Amino acid sequence: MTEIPHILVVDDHREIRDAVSRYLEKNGLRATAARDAVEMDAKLAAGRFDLIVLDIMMPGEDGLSVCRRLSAAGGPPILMLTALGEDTDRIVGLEIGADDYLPKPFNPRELLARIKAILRRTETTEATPDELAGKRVAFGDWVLDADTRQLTSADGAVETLTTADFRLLTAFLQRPRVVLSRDELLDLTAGRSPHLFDRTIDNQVSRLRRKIEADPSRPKLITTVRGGGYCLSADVRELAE
Amino acid sequence: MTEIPHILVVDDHREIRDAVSRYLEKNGLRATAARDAVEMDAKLAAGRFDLIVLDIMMPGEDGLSVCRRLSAAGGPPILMLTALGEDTDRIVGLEIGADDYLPKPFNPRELLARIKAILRRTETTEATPDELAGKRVAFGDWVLDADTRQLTSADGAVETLTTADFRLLTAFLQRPRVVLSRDELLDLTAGRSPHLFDRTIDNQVSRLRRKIEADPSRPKLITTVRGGGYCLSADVRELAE
DNA sequence: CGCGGTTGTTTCGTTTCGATACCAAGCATA
DNA sequence: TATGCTTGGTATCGAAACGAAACAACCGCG
Repeated sequence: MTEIPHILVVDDHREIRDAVSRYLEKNGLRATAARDAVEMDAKLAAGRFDLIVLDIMMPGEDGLSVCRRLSAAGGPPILMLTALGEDTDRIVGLEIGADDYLPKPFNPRELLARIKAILRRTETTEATPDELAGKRVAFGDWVLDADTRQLTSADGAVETLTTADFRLLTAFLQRPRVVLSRDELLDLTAGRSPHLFDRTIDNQVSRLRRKIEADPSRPKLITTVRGGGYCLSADVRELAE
Repeated sequence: MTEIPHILVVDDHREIRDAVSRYLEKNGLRATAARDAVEMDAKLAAGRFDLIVLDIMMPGEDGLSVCRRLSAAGGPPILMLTALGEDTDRIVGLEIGADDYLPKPFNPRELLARIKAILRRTETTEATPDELAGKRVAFGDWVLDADTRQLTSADGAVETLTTADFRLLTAFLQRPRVVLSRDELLDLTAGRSPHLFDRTIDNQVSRLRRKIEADPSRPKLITTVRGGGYCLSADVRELAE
C-alpha cells in the first residue's frame, strides 16, 4: 500500500467540494469530487477509493441514507460532515456506520488529520493484519522472507535470523524511521517490561547489526539515538508474494 | 511528545502579550511573545512552536491575513483572538483556517483550556516528522547523509556526527543564514530552557566546529554573532535521494 | 543425558555530553 | 592606550549512555 490514498468528496456545495479537494491534494492525497449520491455511485463504480468524505445534508438521497447503504455493503470508510447539534452518537455508532464525523464549520487541517487517522486505522488492519506472515519485505540492501526468516542481500549473501533477531527486525520494519525506545522494543519483541539495568535490547541490536550491517561499528540501517533508543533508518517496501 | 509545548503569542498590546505569556508559563507551558507579524515571522524562523495565539487587530499585516498565510503554508495551529461580532464561522472555517477563536475580553482560564484542547487534537498527528529524514543535504564543502549521520567532504573526508552534533547541525541546516540565540538553539536541540550560566550550546558549537570547519579557530560555516548567538553562514540545498 | 545453538544478564571499557573553570577576545570608558 | 567589564572558546572532569565480551540459563534434539 505505497500508493497515494484516494478520497471521494461528496457535497452539494461547489465551494466546499472544490476547497476540500484542493486542500487534500495540496497535502499529498488524491481527491475526486461528487455533487450528490448519484454522481458518487458512478465514481465508486469506476474507481477505487480509500475513504469518502460525505456531507450529511444533500438533496436527493441524503448523507445518512448513503452512509447506511455503503456501510452495510462494506464500502470504504466514511467521514461525515455534520451540522452542529446533530445526533453524533448515532452517526458514528452502529446505526449509521460512519467511521468519524466533523461538525461544520471545520478546520481543513483537522479534516486532514482525521482522514489520515482513519486511513492509518484501516491500512494497518488491511495490509498488516497481524504481521507480515508469508510476505517478503525489502529494506536497505536486504530482502526478508518472513516464512523462512532468511535475509537475502543484493549481492547474494544469505543470513538466517534467530527468533529474537526476527522479532526485533520486524518490530523495526513495521515502524521505519521512527525512534523506538528500549522499553517499546522490549514490549514489542518480548512483551515484557524492562528490568532494572536491562541491556537486553542493546545486546539484540548488537547481534542483529552484526548480521545486517555492512560495517557493524558504523551502523547505517539501525541507528542509535542517544537518550532515545534505536531507529530503522531505511525505507521499507513490501514485495508481492 | 513529553516535551513542553511552546506557544507564540502575537499581539500589539504589550500588557496583553505579557499577561498572556506569564499566565501560560505559570500553567506549565512555554511562551514567547511577538508584537506584530514581522516579529512573529522572525520567531517562527528561529524556533519550533506548537501553537500560535494571534490577535486579529494588528497594525501592519493583520491577523486574518497572517492566519490565512500560515494556515496555507501548513504552519502550527492557530487560535485567533477576535473582537465581538466577528464572522466566527469564516474564521474557523476553510477560508481563514484558524483552529479556534476566542472573543475579547476573554478569561485566561478559558484561553488555556482552548489551547490545551487544540494541542490534544494536534499532538498525535504531528509526531515531529524530522524534515530531512532519509535525505541528503549539501552545505559548504560538506554533504550530510541524514540516515547515517555522516558528513562527507568534497575531498572525500568523512566525519561521523554524534547525536548532539547532528541535532545541532540540523537545527542550523533548517534555518540557514538566520541568527539563532543560545536559548533558541537549546530549545531546538534539547527542547529545554537554559540554566543560569548555561554554556552547553557554546560547547556543542565548539565541538561541531572542530569537525566541520577547515580552521576551527577561524570559523566560516558557523559564525558567532556577538550578543546574538550563532548563524550558519552557508547556503543549503537538498539533494535528491 | 550430552551437545550445540540461542537468549538473558552481568560486567567493563569507551564514548558522549553537560557543567565548571579559566583564559582570550571584544568593547566601553576614560 | 590603558583599564576593567562583558562575552565567547575550549580544556577538563565526572556522570550517564552505549557496545559488546563473557558468562549463565535455557531449549530442542538426537
